[in-house]
Amino acid sequence: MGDILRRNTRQRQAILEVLRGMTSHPTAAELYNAVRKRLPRISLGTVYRNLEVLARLGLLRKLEFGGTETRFDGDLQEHYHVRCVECGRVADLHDLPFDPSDLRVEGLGGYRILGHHLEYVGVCPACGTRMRSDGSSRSAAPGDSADQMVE
Amino acid sequence: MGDILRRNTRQRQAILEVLRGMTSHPTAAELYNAVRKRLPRISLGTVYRNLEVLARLGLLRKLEFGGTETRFDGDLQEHYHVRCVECGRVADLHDLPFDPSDLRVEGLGGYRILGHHLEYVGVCPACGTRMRSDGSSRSAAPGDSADQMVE
DNA sequence: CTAATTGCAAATGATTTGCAAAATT
DNA sequence: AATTTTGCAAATCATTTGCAATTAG
Repeated sequence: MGDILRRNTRQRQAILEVLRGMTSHPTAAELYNAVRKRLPRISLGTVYRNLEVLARLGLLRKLEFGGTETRFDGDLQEHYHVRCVECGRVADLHDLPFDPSDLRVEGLGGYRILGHHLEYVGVCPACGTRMRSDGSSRSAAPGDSADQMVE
Repeated sequence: MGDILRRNTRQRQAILEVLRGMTSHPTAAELYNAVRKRLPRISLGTVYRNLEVLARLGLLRKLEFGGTETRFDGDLQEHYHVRCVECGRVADLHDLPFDPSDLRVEGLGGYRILGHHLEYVGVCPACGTRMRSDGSSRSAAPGDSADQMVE
């Protein structure tokens, strides 16, 4: 909390680049293994720390839905996901019928749709009143290149 | 997996009843503390095991969204939620504007809406092909009373 | 030079599990 | 009587954190 400037480390760059090169919405561990091919001495802790920072900077997205592990997405465009209850894999849904109860999604990618989750995120009245003193906001410049890493 | 019959234990009944009496979408630990007032010797493990069973039977709903802890909901009616990013509390949204990008939800309960998560859940083509041999389906008779506990 | 960041290892925190005893059908 | 379920404790798993050494700016 209360973060100020960020530095452009090799590991941070690598993590973001590798994530962007993947379409699989990897978990932290999966990403760790992928990045390790480029930076063999990177630690899992560093991956976690950077994923957190990069998410705060808005340079990637955390997918904290079903399943136990958090998954990460380097695609910043607004889009939704389908998660397979069997294998846990997550796929993209770019063309979404906006009525979530409309299961026409059937067709999309051949998934057998079982249901959906829709959750709004916000600040409740009680918390909204309390002074906001931490950095719990989102948003960031998609004009990235991971250069101006300022929060 | 491969579950057959379920028994009606005092702890299972208590857990479901207590959950139904709460509107706060408790975590397993919170529910544990609440149930403990009625059954002081119940264990946290038992609470977890029963929450799992009851969810499988469709007698309650698991809310596995943001945040680290899974929350539980005894309300089986289709409805959505708002989660406060500050305190983690989850509130109900019964009257939902169906276009999730429509932030008119503003008003609802005085939340300051920051965004939303929408995820479809289903079975991917690959998994759909493989023979289905486990009990990974949902659905159940809302005509409950937790009597006919058969899977 | 200074503060942010890393690697490593140990610490957490939520959830799961093995097992013998207790309870349900 | 046969099985499921429980309580307890130990085990897992993902994620976090303390700290001294390293590195970016």
